[in-house]
Amino acid sequence: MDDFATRLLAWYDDHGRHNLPWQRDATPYHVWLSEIMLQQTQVATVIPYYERFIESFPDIHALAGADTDAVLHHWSGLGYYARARNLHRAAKTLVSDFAGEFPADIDALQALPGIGRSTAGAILSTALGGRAAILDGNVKRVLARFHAVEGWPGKTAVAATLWQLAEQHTPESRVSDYTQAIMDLGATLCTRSKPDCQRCPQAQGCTALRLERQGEFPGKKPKKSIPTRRTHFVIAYTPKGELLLERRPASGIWGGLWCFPEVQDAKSASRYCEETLFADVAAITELPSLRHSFSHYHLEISPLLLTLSRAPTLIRERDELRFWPAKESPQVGLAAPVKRLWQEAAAVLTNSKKGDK
DNA sequence: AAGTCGGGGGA
DNA sequence: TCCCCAGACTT
Repeated sequence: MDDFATRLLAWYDDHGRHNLPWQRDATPYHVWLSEIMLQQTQVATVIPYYERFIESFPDIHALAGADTDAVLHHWSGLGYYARARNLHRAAKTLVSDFAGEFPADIDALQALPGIGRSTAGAILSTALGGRAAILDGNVKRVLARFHAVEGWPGKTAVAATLWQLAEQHTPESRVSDYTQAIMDLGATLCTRSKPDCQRCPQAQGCTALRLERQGEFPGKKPKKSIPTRRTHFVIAYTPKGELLLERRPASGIWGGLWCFPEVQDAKSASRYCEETLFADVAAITELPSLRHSFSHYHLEISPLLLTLSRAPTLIRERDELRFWPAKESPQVGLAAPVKRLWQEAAAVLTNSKKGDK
């Protein structure tokens, strides 16, 4: 075991995080779920989602047998919904092909959807007693600073260097603790801004600290300007007090989630109701538009509340087009702005109903 | 190698 | 506003 791992483990025993929800009973299922939820997502954000998910799907059999809509419902607001779809697929595979047990093999783990090299390493080392390196955002930052690795980790060559260092430092014993420890170090001391080098167990050997260049590692991602796209949401309200949602295709943004139908402009919103729903529009209310930002573009959403004068009769009960009672948002996958709009629309409708009386 | 895929916290 | 977070997958 090298000095890096020795110092890290000593620090971890006293200062590491030992009470995260998925550490209390670190089964492969718990660790797997947490690792998927934690991809590109901060710990504090994940915790309530994790608790609710485990409560509804306590084990892999419950997850494998669940409806996709129920799984996506529990993921609503967390983002990167392909993670939930892949999680569900992997659960089905694990139950059908592996008797519900996780293979203690890095390649077999990586063959499951949603599990890449780092997540496979985390599951193997943390929950299955194996030895494998991980390389998440925390580890990249710690290693890039300690070894003064120049360049943005998104570059293949930089990532390869970091992976090699990660493998090199991973000890033969206490692998589980080491894996958790290096993530804890990155999350609590070796943070993105204002790292607490005074308390760091690796201060002695850290090259970035010696050069006083902590802020330069890891190298920054080259920034690109992102476009703004505009869309209108059709919020169709029936006399029965229902709102219409449309299931989005499995691929693309908000894949598999339910959303208000999208149209180009206000005129096509009425046409949509007449031609697709075979319904007459009694009133149109423009709700305040909202701006929703993704990593690669901004979306300007203009919501249009269309009150239908009679029930849309000719809609076949299509799987991808359904009405739901406006009272409470449905138990399916809803993107964050859709969930927000649902509540706003429901509030507007409640108030206007009161006003009528 | 570059693009796609969310949403929120922190500065 | 900007950056990035316990990344994986597609093109």
